[in-house]
Amino acid sequence: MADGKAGGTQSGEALLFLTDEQLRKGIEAMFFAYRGFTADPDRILEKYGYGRAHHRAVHFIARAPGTNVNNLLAILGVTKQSLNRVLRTLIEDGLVESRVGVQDKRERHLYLTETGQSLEAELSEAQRARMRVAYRDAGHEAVAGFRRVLEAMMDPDQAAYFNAMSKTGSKKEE
Amino acid sequence: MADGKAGGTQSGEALLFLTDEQLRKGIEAMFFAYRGFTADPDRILEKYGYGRAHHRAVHFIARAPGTNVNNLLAILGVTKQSLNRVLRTLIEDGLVESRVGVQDKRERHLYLTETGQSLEAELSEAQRARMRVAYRDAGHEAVAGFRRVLEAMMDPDQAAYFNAMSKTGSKKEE
DNA sequence: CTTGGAATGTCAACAACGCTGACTTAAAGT
DNA sequence: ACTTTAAGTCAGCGTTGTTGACATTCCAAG
Repeated sequence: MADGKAGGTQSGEALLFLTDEQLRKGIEAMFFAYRGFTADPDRILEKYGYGRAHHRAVHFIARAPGTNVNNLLAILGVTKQSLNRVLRTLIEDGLVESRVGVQDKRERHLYLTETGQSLEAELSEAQRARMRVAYRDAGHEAVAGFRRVLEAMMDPDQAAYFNAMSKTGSKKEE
Repeated sequence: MADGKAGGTQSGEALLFLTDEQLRKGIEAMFFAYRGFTADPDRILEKYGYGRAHHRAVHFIARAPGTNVNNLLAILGVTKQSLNRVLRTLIEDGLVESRVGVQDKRERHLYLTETGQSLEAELSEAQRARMRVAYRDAGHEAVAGFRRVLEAMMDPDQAAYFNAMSKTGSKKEE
C-alpha cells in the first residue's frame, strides 16, 4: 500500500521526512498561489461582466470543441442548473454556439464563436504569461516536481479527466 | 529583464522550452489539484455548517494567535464586512474569542477557543494528510519544485505575507 | 479639551455561483 | 408503448464576495 509510484522511499535514506510545519507551508503556498493564479483572469472577466464560472466553461469548450453538456458537467463538477445559467449567458452574448447533435439529437455540442475564441485567448494568454514567468523563475526541474505533486493531490476521478485531456484533440467519435 | 533568479537559462541548453500546451497543462493541473486540495475540508465544514471562509479564518487565527482583524483582512484579501460576518458566527458559536486590545483598545485580538482549536485540528489534519500523500507519491525533489513554482506564482504582496509567516511564532508584541 | 481620523462593528442591498427539487421537452433505447 | 436519458427551465436558498452608509470607540494632534 505504501509502495505507490514513489519507488524509492526506502527508509534508510531521507524518507521524505515531513514535519507538520512543512506540510502547513505547502497548504498556505497553495492558498496564496491559487489567488495569484486566478487574479489576472478575474481582472479581465470583470471588464466583460463575467465570473470564474464563465472562464471555466470557455476554457474547457476551447479545449474540447464540440463537447456536450453532460461531459462539461462532469469535468467542471457542478450541477446542470449552475452550468446552464453560465452557458445561457455565453450563448446569448454570442460567445458560445450550441449545435444540436447529428447522431443523437438530444445532445447539444458546444463550440466557441470567433468572439468566444478571442475572449478565451485573452484569458488564456494572461494565465499562461503568469505560468511562464513562474516556470522560468523556478527552473526546469521545479516544473516537473510541481506537476507531479499537483497530480498526486487530485482526486482519482479528477486526475482521470486531467490525464484524458492530455491527448489534445482525441475526438473518439466525430 | 530575462535574467531573473533562474540564472542558468542560457539559450544553448534546454532553455525551459515551453509550449503553450505545456503551460495549459499546468493551468489545468492547478484547477484540478485545487479542487482536491479543498475537497476534504469542505466535507468536514459541511458537518458543522461552515464554509471555506470559516476555514480560512480559523486557519490563520491558529497560525497567528492574537492577530487583529486588520491583519487578518490583509492576509485573506477580503473586505471587513465579509470577514466580520464569518468572524461573528465563529465567536457566537464559541470557536473564536475576541479580546479587546490592551495597548490599543480599538483593536480586537483573535484567539481560538478549545473548540476552535479542535475544529482547526480536524481540518488541518485532513488537509495535511492529503498533502503528505501527495508529497510522498511525488518524491523529495518534486516537493521542492512544487514549492518553488507556487511561490513564483503568487502576487508579490501575497508572497510577502507568505514568507513573513515562515517565522512561525514571532509574536512581536504581546 | 476638542476635534479629526483610524479601527472596528453593524445594517442593508446586491451579485456570483454553488445547491436542491420539480417539471417539461425531445429523442433514444428497449 | 414505456422508460430512460439529455437538456433546459423555474423557483428558492445558502455562502461569500462586493458597496455604501453610519455608529462607536479611542488615540493623537491641535
